[in-house]
Amino acid sequence: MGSKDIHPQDHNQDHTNTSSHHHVDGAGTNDICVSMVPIFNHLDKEQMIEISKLIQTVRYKKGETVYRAGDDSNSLYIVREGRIRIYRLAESGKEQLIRILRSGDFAGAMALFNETIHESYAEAMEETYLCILKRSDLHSLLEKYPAISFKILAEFSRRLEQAEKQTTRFATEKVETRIAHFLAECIDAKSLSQEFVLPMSKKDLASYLGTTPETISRKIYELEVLGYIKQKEHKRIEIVDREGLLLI
Amino acid sequence: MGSKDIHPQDHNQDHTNTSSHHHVDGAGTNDICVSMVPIFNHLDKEQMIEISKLIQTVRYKKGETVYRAGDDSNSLYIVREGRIRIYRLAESGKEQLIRILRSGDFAGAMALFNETIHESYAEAMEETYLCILKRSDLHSLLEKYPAISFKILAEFSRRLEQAEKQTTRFATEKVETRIAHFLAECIDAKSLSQEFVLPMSKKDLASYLGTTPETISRKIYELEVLGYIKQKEHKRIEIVDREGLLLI
DNA sequence: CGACAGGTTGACCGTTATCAAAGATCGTGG
DNA sequence: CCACGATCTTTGATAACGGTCAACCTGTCG
Repeated sequence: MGSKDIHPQDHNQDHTNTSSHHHVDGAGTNDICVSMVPIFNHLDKEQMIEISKLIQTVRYKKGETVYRAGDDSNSLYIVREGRIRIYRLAESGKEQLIRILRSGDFAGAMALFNETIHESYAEAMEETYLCILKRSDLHSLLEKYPAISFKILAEFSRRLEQAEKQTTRFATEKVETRIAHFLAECIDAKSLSQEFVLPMSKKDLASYLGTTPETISRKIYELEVLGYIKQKEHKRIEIVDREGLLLI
Repeated sequence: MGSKDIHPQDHNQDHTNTSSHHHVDGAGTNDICVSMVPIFNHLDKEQMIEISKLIQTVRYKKGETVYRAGDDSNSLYIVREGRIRIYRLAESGKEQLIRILRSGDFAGAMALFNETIHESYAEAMEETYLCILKRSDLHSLLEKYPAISFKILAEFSRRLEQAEKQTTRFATEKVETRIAHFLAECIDAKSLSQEFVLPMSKKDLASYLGTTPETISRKIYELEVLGYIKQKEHKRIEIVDREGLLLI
């Protein structure tokens, strides 16, 4: 398996010595990364250090591919710093943005447990540092510390709920509604300020919401005209009437 | 709705003494059920019997609700016999069919690991026998036999891939394509025969594919005119040109 | 036998994708 | 640090896709 050796399209297979990937450091600071990750944060200091010794941190430059559909899955990737775009290509060739990973998020686990290949693409959106844990090491950890399995189960459950909810939205709501809800949910927690910066380009947002950049542009303009939001400079948006947005 | 009686809020908490649920039997035949379930099928005979003692089998009549959105999640439901519709309601009130459970499938696990409420509805499509495993018992089992966690992780991974794929289809493909692919995939494995019976009503299919019964009807007719398929009596469909369908 | 849910068909129109072109912004290399 | 090209964004015109409403048909079940 391993994207290690032979590969027809052999991008980034060996993370340790491709010119563009300089291996960042040993276990020295990896425990910082480990402690950030929800699936490990119940462990004690000793255990975290143990885990951090199994981890390699690798730097990806903006635009670099971490893995792509068809690659064998052999590692768990945890974001220490930076952002990773996870997207899929439909049969039709159209791309759909699935999720954006930030510090503490992980990817690559799905294919790991099924011993199968990736079905999505992962690409660095900016300079990003990934903590990489090999499949075999992860399996040993799970056997040694079963509580980690519970954490991953919880995370998978969360994502599954999320994915089903997303599917239902695509299936039953129109584009305008999806956009309105997306915007409203951008200020959910930190509701102090009614302003926020779009977490991605409008092109990506279109891909995420299953529509086109043109429609995003038009609908956001409409929402502004209707008084629900206000567009400021550089992707800043002020939510004027959150309740209203949620009723669309 | 629950064809049950009282229940303003407290439906199906106690499966053993609601009038409409007659509790089927003790551990006697539950091991049959246990052995059917992929997440348990690596265990040995002894262990299966142990598990089957924790299980209660409950009978649901056609149309009965097993759980609904908002209910606390406190059990894992495994289908021994029959079919269960899992669906969601969008904010707009529209219903979307998520999945149909058959013998050996399970539901209710997602909310279990997050200690949260259900977000979907489960309803018997016909007379159905469910094996019910309480949350606390499941947790004990997972601690005692960590390998079960791996099985569930694998199952969750599979579903997550599936859910993301589904989302991508909704986001990027048009209704006609979704229908064509759905039909083509109905004969994937058992490809000996080119004929199959639709696994659900066209109304449900519409809900599953995020469209309306009218559109389903029209598009299937179009596919027939174009020579890709042939409709026979009572939901039987013959695939004439599977390759062609997949290219739509 | 009648009632009711599911299925089909037709007419209509709203939403959103598409194509095109111009304007804004970003990143890069000189 | 500026200038250039590439990419993102906006705007307009157009049309297709598919949802909705209404009527009718069909089969099923009590």
